[in-house]
Amino acid sequence: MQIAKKYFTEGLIQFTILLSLIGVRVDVDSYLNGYYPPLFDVNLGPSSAYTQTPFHSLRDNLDGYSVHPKCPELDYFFATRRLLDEVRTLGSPRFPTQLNTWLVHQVSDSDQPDPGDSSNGNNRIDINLEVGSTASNANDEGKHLQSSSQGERQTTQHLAEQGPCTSGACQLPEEEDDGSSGGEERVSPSQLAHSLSLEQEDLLDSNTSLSDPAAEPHASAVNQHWSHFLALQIADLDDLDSMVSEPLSDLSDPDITGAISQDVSLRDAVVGGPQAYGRVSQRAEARPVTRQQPAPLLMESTNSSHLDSSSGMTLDLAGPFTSGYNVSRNGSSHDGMGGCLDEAVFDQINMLGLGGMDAIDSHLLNCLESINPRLLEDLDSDSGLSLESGSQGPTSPGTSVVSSSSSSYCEDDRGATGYSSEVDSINSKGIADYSAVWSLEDLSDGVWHDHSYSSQALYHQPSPTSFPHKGIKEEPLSDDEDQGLDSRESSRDEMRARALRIPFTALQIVNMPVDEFLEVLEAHGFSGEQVTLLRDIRRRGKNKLAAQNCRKRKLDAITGLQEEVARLQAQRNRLLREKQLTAKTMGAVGHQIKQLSRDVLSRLRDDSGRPLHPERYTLQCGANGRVSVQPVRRPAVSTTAGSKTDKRKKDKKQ
DNA sequence: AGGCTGTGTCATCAC
DNA sequence: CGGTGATGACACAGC
Repeated sequence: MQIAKKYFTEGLIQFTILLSLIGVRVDVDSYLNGYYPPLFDVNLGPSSAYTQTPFHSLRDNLDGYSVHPKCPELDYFFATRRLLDEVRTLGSPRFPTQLNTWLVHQVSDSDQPDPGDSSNGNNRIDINLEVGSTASNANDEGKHLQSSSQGERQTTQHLAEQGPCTSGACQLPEEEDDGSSGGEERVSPSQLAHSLSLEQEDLLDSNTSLSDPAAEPHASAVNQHWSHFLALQIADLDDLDSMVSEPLSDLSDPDITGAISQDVSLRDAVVGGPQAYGRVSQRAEARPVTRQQPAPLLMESTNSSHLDSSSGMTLDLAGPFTSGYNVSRNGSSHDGMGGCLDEAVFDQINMLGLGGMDAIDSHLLNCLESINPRLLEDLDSDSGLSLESGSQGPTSPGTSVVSSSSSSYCEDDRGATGYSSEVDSINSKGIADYSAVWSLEDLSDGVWHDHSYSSQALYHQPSPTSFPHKGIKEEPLSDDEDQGLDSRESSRDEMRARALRIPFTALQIVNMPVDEFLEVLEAHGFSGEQVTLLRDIRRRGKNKLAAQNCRKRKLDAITGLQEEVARLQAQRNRLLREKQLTAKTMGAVGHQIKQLSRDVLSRLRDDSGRPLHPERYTLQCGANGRVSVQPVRRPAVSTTAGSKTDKRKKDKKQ
């Protein structure tokens, strides 16, 4: 059993090294003490491997999130904000630990603790300790980061020392004692986190089974070994502190502090900077860097370590971090500084419990992208219905734009698919009786197949040059389906209008503002039937657009609800797993305490020198930490007595 | 032939 | 009070 314990301990050390390398805190002190299995890390909350998965999966995505092509409504935006706040208020309950993070890697004895020369040091053992970090709430982000930044720093530095993991590339670091450099296998962070979480569970199971009292002597030996081991490496730890603090002190740029306290920066990044996510990998080339002055830190903090290195964003964006202290980028040790902040940011983000940030981010980013000022300048807010509407802007098909008016959608690609091609059908039929009014430009409108009522240019500026979106609008018209449907559907009102010799297209009737429409009704001296038809055409056209908008909103709402359901289900599963692990932990701890109590009581003697019977005495731990031996109150006797007294009381009452 | 989906239209309500 | 947007309900066409 002791041999098994030894092998298990060694395996645990190696496993913990891996966990430390990816920033997962593992408590080994309790395990090494021999009585408490290393199960507390499962309750570290969002910082555990479980909650790293969502964010890493975000980084796995090139776009940084699963793009939802439709723009959500503003209330959904606020709903996501509310959900985010709720998640934040959940906090991250923790058990107090003494050794939250430790890292071991060998550095050559001959090497000096030079941070810049860590690339060739592989024989010394450095320990990183995070003592007393018992932050129990995500609101203590700043303090916790301050206390844990060293651990993150060293972890990231070590990541940087792994060579291929420069700038925090998302690769599983190879084991130190392995020595084989050929085993570099790209593992996605989400998979890694998931596998590690599973390994944690397995570890818990195995450790629970191995917590045999017979192995306690060996555990105490291991404890001594580790105590000696840690004591020997305190000096190295101090070196590490100085080594890290120097570059950090050089980073006097206020942006650094802003990046460290990224609890707010994250929000800003989400709300104010859609480029701060993975999308920057695609947009960075198109957007000038000068537009993103505050962005680099955010971008670096969210992308640098785990973005695909092919994007090249890491090196560019880590400038503010690395420029201050990075002497040699090839050394990679200083790159770990940017990476360490990066990892800290990741840790903070994960502590926020942003498991559902993918959905939130996608909607927020869609919203923000839609509120792009340039687009707002191009697009009118009136659902593309009014004459002021310039909704033919070169927006991609399927793009929804949040408008400033009550009608929050502007569909330039599918709006009112009935009338434009009607003109085409007119042309084919050779009906051009109103050539004076239905000019060639009007006919050309049909050629462009503008499926939108919102094309004000059709009405105001019939010149072909006034349709910059002509090419874009061609695409939806290439659909034979729509064309046929449009021709049939639109011909109804158009033919009625022609029959009544109304010199306007339905498109014009619908798009002209109400004042102008009233002027037209008055100026042309239409008959009652014509006026009725004009009003009907206008009403039906607008209602058609409204119906399309309404349906699209409905689809958006359904999609958003489905995403929220999926997110909540994932959250529920995660919480259930954590609950199970917590119960398992509590059971193991209770078992250990019981064994410990028996062991202690068996060694104690009463006044007459006889050993205390474990069944008759128990250990009570007071609030001041003092442990006292108290006799066990016999529940059976007390209950029977209590039942008797209760009966007596009842009898007295009766 | 029947179900599903997309679209247009009408009626109604609210602003 | 009229115009307009939003939306449920219905009809119809296409698959």
